[in-house]
Amino acid sequence: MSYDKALRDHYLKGHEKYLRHISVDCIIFGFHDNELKVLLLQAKYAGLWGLPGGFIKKEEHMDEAAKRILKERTGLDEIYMQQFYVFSAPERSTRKANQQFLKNVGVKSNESWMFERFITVGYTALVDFSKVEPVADVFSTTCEWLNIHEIPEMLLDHRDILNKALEDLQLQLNYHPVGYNLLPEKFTMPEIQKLYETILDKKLDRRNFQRKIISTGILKRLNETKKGVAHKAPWYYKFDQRKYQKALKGGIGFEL
Amino acid sequence: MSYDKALRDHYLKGHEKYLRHISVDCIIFGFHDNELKVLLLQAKYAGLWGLPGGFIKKEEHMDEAAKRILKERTGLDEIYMQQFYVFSAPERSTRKANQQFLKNVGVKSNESWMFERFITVGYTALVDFSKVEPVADVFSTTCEWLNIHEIPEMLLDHRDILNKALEDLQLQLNYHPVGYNLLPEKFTMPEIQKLYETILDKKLDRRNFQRKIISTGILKRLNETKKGVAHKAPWYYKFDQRKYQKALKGGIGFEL
DNA sequence: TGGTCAATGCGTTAGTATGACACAATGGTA
DNA sequence: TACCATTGTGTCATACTAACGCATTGACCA
Repeated sequence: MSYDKALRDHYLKGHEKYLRHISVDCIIFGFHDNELKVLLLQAKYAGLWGLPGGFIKKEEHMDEAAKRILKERTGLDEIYMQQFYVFSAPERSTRKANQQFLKNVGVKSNESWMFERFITVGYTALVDFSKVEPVADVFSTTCEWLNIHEIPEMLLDHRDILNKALEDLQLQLNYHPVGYNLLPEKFTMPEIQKLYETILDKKLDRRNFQRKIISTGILKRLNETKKGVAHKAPWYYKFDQRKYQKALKGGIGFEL
Repeated sequence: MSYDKALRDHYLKGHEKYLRHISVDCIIFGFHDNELKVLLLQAKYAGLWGLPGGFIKKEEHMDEAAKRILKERTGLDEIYMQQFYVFSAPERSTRKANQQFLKNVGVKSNESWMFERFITVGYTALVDFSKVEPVADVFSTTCEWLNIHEIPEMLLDHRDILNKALEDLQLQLNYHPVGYNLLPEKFTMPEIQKLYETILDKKLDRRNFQRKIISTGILKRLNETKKGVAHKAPWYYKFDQRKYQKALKGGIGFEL
C-alpha cells in the first residue's frame, strides 16, 4: 500500500511542502498526424479528463513549478512555457471531483489542504510530440495525447482553461514564431502550413502563406526535397535558430 | 490605539479572512495635464512608494478583490480591470520592507502570515483622474498620483510590476480602444492624440492619427468647437458608447 | 518510355492601409 | 486688417494583402 500511503501523505501533509491555495495547470500542445493534440490525464475514480497540474513548492518560482510539472509528465526539459491566465472563481475547485478520493484514501475533507479553495495559473507549452513519453501522476490512470477536437468531458473548469489557452495560442501566432518544438527537425512547406491551419482552425492560401512565412526569415531551405511522394516533391526546410530565437524575443510582423 | 490594534489584528489574524500566499496589486492609470499618472501609496515607515494592493477574501473572486481594492483607494466603481501578469519569484516578498512594522506593531515575524511568501497578480485599470479621491490604506501615509516618468524608488518588485503593466498597456493600445475612462466626456482630437502619444511615449503624425482613430468608428463628432482658444478651434468629440463597447470585446484593427 | 496529373514553386494584379507631406480654413491676436 | 499658429482635408508613393494564373516537377501508369 505504498501508493495509497503516498497519496494519504499528500492529502494530509502536502501543505508543508507546497503553497496553499495556488496551483499550476499546464496546457501542453503537440502536433501529430496533421492534428493538434493536448496532453491530458484521466482521473482515477471520476474517470474525467484533466490538465496536467501541480503545486508550487514553498521556495520555488512558479515558472519552475510549471517546468517541473511538464517534465514529470513528458520527460522533457528546457521547454519554453508561458503563463496566460489566472483562474480564480471561488466555486471553481469544487470538492465533488475529489469525493472519490476521500473514500479510497481515507481522508476527511476537513483534514486536507487539498479541499481548500484553489486559484490556478495556466501555462502553455508547445512540445515535440515524438519526444514525449507520457507519464500519469498519482491521481490518474493514464496520460495521453488527445485530439483538440475530440476532448471528452473534463474536470472542474479545465475545459474553460483549455479553451482560453487555445485562444491565446491563436493570438500568439501573429506575433511569435511557432513550430520549432511542434515540428520535426526538417519539414516541408505543406507541413508547417497545416500546423498553422490546425491551430487557427481555418484554411490558408498556400501561395500567400509561403510568401509570408518565408519573408519572416526564420526558415532556411535545405538543398533537399522530400523523397518518395507522388507528384512534385516539396523542399525541406528547417528553422534558422539564430533568427528564430531573435523573433521569439522581438516578435514578427505577420498577419494570416 | 485602535489603529495599531487593527494593524496588529491584520498581521495576526488576517489569514482567517484572506487566502494565504496570494495578493493582488493594482496599477491604476490616469491622465491629467497631458501626463500619464499612476496612483501610488507611500509606505509608513520605509517611506518607499508601492502599488495599491490587497488580498483575496476566502470566498471572493480575484477580479472582485481587484475591484474592491480599486474602490477602496479611489472611490470608483464599475471600472474595467484586467489581470496582466503573475509575479512569483520566491524572493520577491522579502521581509525587509516590513521590518519597521514589526517594531511598531509588536508582531514577531514568525507569528504572522504577512511574512510568508506571496505571489501577486497584477491588474490594470484606466480611470478618470478627476473623479478619483485618493485614500491611503493602513500601511501608508499618503495616496497620490505620480507622473509616470517621475517615479521614486519603490517597494519590493513593484517597479518591475509597473514596467510590465506599461508594456502591456502599450500593446493593448493597438487592439483595444482606450480613453473612455481616461478622458473627459467630450474632448478634442489633439487631446486624445496626446493621450496616445503619452502612453506610447512617441510622437504621432497629427493627420494620420486622425484618419485612423476616425476610421475605427468609436468617435462621434459633436456640433461644437472648443471656445476661447487661440488659433483655429478644434471640434469636440465623444465616444460612441455602442461601438466603443463592441470594440472592447471584438478589438479594433489599428496600428500606430 | 513517354504522357498524365496532382501538387509545388513562382508570379501577377487589384485593392487597401500606411507614412509623409502639401495646402486651405479658422479665429484670436497684434 | 494682416498675421500666424493650429486645425481639417486631401494627395501621393509605397508596402502589404488577398485572390488567382501558370509553369514546373516527378511519381505513376499505360
